[in-house]
Amino acid sequence: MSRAAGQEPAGAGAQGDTKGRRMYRVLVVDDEPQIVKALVINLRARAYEVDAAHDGAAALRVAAARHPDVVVLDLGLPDMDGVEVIRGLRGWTRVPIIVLSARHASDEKVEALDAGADDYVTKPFGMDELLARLRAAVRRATPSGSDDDASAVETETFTVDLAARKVHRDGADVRLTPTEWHLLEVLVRNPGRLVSQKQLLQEVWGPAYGTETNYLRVYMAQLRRKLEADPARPRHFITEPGMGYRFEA
Amino acid sequence: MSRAAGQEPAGAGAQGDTKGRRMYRVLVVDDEPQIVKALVINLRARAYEVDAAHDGAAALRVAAARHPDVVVLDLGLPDMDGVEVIRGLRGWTRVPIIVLSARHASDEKVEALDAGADDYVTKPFGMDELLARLRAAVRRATPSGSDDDASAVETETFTVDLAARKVHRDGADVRLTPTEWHLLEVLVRNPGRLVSQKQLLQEVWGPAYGTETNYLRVYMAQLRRKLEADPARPRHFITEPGMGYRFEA
DNA sequence: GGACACCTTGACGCCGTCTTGACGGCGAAA
DNA sequence: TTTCGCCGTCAAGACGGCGTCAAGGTGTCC
Repeated sequence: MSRAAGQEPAGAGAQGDTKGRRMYRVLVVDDEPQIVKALVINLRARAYEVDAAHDGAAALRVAAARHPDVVVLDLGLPDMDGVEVIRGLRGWTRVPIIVLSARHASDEKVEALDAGADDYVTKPFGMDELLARLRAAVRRATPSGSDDDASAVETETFTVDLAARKVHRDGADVRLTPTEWHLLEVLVRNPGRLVSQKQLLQEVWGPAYGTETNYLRVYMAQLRRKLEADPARPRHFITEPGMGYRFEA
Repeated sequence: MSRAAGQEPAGAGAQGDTKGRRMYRVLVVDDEPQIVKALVINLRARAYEVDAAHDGAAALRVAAARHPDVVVLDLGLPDMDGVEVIRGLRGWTRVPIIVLSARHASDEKVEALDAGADDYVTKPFGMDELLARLRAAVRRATPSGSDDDASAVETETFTVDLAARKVHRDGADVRLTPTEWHLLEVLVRNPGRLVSQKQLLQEVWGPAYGTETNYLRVYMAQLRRKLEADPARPRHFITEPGMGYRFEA
């Protein structure tokens, strides 16, 4: 289990031009190499970051580690039913899922869509159409404008810029590790709301986690040490014993 | 207490109450009467509210007046280009738009999707598939749970925010323990209704419990002490001797 | 190859929460 | 009126969660 969710290239947003629009990350799941190759080439050419998985287990693993913005999923996988992959993803994320399938049968489509898929494209498909559907999926998943409006969260002691992935405090930038960032992001995106321990664990560490509350204790302590004026008496990262944590502006 | 088998209605609504969600409203836009008719019949049969428009101008007018939850839009309209209808809608709303079209051409699909459509279905279409795509569109357009609107329950002395898991009283937040929260939640989700002791015990403490009414006495006292203006003379957490408890707003 | 940053894991003390029992008040039935 | 059942109240003890610290392991960059 020594999987490091932390290998995320924080550089994607750490520096530079992220103000306009960050790169979107696509997870392509298909067992046919030529399809994967074609998709990867086309997506990379359009400035998407692309991860690939060739079976369902890998798909779930990669999704947990990389948190893609959209998933393109072939239903015919060697190790498990594609619908099961959909359910596995939907257990912890609302990431848009576009299903690819050679099956034209109506009930197949209905099953996949009702399991949580967002769109269903039958093979053979036109690349232009798939890309358009992908754009549509990404577009509607992006809250309102780009992140730019909701991106700045301020408190008395620090400010969080979600778009630029920066935390400012006392006139200087605060350095956060990838895991600390992820945790902070989930909390800050739910201001005032209680976020359950399970939800935090699954969002940050992946769907396989849900009971390792010691992780939360360690990382909440780190966040408080770096961001709270008095870490022993937190004003912004509130513990709700037995339930979860809450960010208060 | 076994005589209190009358908890049936409360049992049915315990969790599912807020789920007994409102009807979704669909706007069907098509100039072919038989298509409209087929859609209306099928949608009404599935408990959707349906409005219909037979041209683009009417579509925009009805959408503005009725605020549908999803739009099914035929691209071939007599008075204006369907893509213009999409743009007209997207100028002020993000309502999901499912395009119907007889055109299979890829660039048509791309144009419609990039104009803001959420999905594109070619005629002839299977009704089951269309309904599944419609469910998918409505599902992802619904923020998280429909809790967010029904989540605020107010009384004279305090307010309960179920989504944020917060209780407000006299301008300050009230701290509740997990058990207190759970109990409060079950009661508040059944406003005005009697909730049997057995049901409360099983919801909060688990299905193995059903007779430990002393737990209820202790925790109801805690809740009243924290939330009632006069804990000795409760106005919102009413005891029904021998049967259960009732929350009154 | 070595230094470094980061994630994981375990131990420990403290404090809040849950459980449990006892007691008294109140109302209904005998 | 007496008795019984049910409810509200209180307090004490057990229990588990939380914060904290530090060591071990792994990957990465120079």
